[in-house]
Amino acid sequence: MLSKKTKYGLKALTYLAAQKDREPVQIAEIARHENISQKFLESILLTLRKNGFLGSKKGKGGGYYLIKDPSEIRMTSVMRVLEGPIAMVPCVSLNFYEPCEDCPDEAACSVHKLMLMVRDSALAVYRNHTLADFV
Amino acid sequence: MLSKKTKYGLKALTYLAAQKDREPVQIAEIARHENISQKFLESILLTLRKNGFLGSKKGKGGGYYLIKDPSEIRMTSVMRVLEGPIAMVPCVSLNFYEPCEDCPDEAACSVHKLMLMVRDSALAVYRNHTLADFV
DNA sequence: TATTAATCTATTAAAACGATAGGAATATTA
DNA sequence: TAATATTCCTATCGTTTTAATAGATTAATA
Repeated sequence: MLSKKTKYGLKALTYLAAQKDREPVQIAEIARHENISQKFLESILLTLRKNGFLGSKKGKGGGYYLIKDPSEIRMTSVMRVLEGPIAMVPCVSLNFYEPCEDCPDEAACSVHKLMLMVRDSALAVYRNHTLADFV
Repeated sequence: MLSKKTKYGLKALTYLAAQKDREPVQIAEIARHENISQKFLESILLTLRKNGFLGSKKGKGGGYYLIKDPSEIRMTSVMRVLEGPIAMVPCVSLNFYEPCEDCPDEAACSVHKLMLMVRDSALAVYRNHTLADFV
């Protein structure tokens, strides 16, 4: 299952990408518009900022804004930051690889073989789409 | 993340599919061979039996055995039984569809659009592979 | 200085996960 | 028929993750 964190984060990014300009938008406005718990959204936007997707401004007239062009924001990076590894098992993960300690032979493991194909197919989707495709 | 239930279940199915004949194999043997907690594996094999993948026999010489040819067992059905919906959000699920109550317009929702593509790509992999591909 | 809005830290409630325990039911063998 | 082997069933438990909430702090603006 996709976590609500990812779901909300993606919706927020899309909302920001749909703005005419890159002026700050308040958390409250995004939360209201997208039916998201404001406090929860706060923490999500924070991690998006810390990972280089968003800029922020405090005080009156403050808020969050996209720091890059939507067409520069690949779904791969969005998913990795919000949801974590794209692979469903660590032994087929590109960015978070870990061997299974219970599995003597990766190449012979059915789980490994299947999940490798699934990872590749998901990766193809994420790589081929940016935020711009969803505004 | 793939659940251990699915991981173990798929390994067990593969182990059974690799048998020369379709004689019953004991839980203990599968557990030992695949490094799986026997008690946990018990419950997994039970659900696989209840869902028409396996047959079982009690008492001495008993165990579990495949009830169909490995080439007849699609990964779609294995995944749905063990892991649940293939879609990452209910609003793009074929077999477990549910609308999001927070989302006024599915067709306009970025999460919906992205996850629809991801589901299709995963589905393509699962549909095109059977247990026979992993023995 | 007052107000606004992001930032940070901590806590909590509920759900899911992975595993374990113990006995009941059933089939085989002697 | 008795003993043994094995699946079957139910219940429980501890841990982790998830989603959300609360409250105090910091920074920018007017």
